[in-house]
Amino acid sequence: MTQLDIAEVARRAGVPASTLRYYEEKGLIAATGRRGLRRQYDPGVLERLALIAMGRTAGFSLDEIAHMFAPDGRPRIDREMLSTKAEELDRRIRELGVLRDSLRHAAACPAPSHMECPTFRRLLAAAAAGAVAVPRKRAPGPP
Amino acid sequence: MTQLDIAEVARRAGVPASTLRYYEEKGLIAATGRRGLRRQYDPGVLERLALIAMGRTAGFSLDEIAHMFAPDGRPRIDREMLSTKAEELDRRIRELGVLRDSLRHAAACPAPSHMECPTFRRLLAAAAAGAVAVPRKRAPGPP
DNA sequence: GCTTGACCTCAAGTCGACTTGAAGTAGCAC
DNA sequence: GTGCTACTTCAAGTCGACTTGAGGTCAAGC
Repeated sequence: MTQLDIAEVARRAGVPASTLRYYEEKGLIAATGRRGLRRQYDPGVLERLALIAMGRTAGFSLDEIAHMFAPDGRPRIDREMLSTKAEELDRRIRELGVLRDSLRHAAACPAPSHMECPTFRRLLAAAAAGAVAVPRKRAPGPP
Repeated sequence: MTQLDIAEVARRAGVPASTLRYYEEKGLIAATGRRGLRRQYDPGVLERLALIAMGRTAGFSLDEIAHMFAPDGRPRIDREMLSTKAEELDRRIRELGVLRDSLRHAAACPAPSHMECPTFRRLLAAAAAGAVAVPRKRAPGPP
């Protein structure tokens, strides 16, 4: 039997066991059985967790990700949705690129105050015009 | 008097009035006075809101942004912090770039199931290895 | 056979950035 | 002076993805 203990899965996937239980509750993963109380998993769960991590990074919610699995557990990913998400990502990437360049400029800018730098002011105008979207904070990483 | 009514500021900045009140509570902006009960703002608040929006997009929290203003209200932005954030953004951008390309590939991939596509599996392995970070959801945009 | 410690369940708490709701008020048009 | 309406305050609620805590259980090692 090649079953993995929850602790082993947690270790290998780099997530806390509480997260695995939470994912199970959400229907994202499933234990194949128990040894005593303890969940046992098929090694395939690691691939699935990777898929989940990827989806999260791409900006999908857990609920959306849950819909990407067919009832039999195989991925059922709508190609059109992927394209859409790819375009979204692309927009976001360009946005962040502009912002990064601006930050770099501001960091190097010799103007005594950032408000006196034309480049900075131009960026600000762009931001005011709604050229930039508002993302949220990152999840807390491992401590 | 060139004072702006809160509704006007909300309209021009593209944020709800409740957000302006919230920002005031957090010390991010300040009304210059009241007309009756209603807050009046100096037009400069728009620039400040743009700065806040920019900071949010760059991934700063409101508290962090609050520290970027000197007591006199002028921006006081640590250049080193800007560089640091620029590098962070850069990393994130590259990460998202890889992900975008992978999504595009997966969308175009002829394999019957994504799991049978070598490229997809390779990406998955990278994700599993922790090559990707987990971002959070976006703020709700304008409806 | 008894302890130990890692797991279990379930409810509740956390975090950040707002939003919502109830109850009140003031400027403006009439 | 009356009403309308858009504002006001303050407390509480929301959302997603988890985490935490209390109290319970069980396989394994001694």
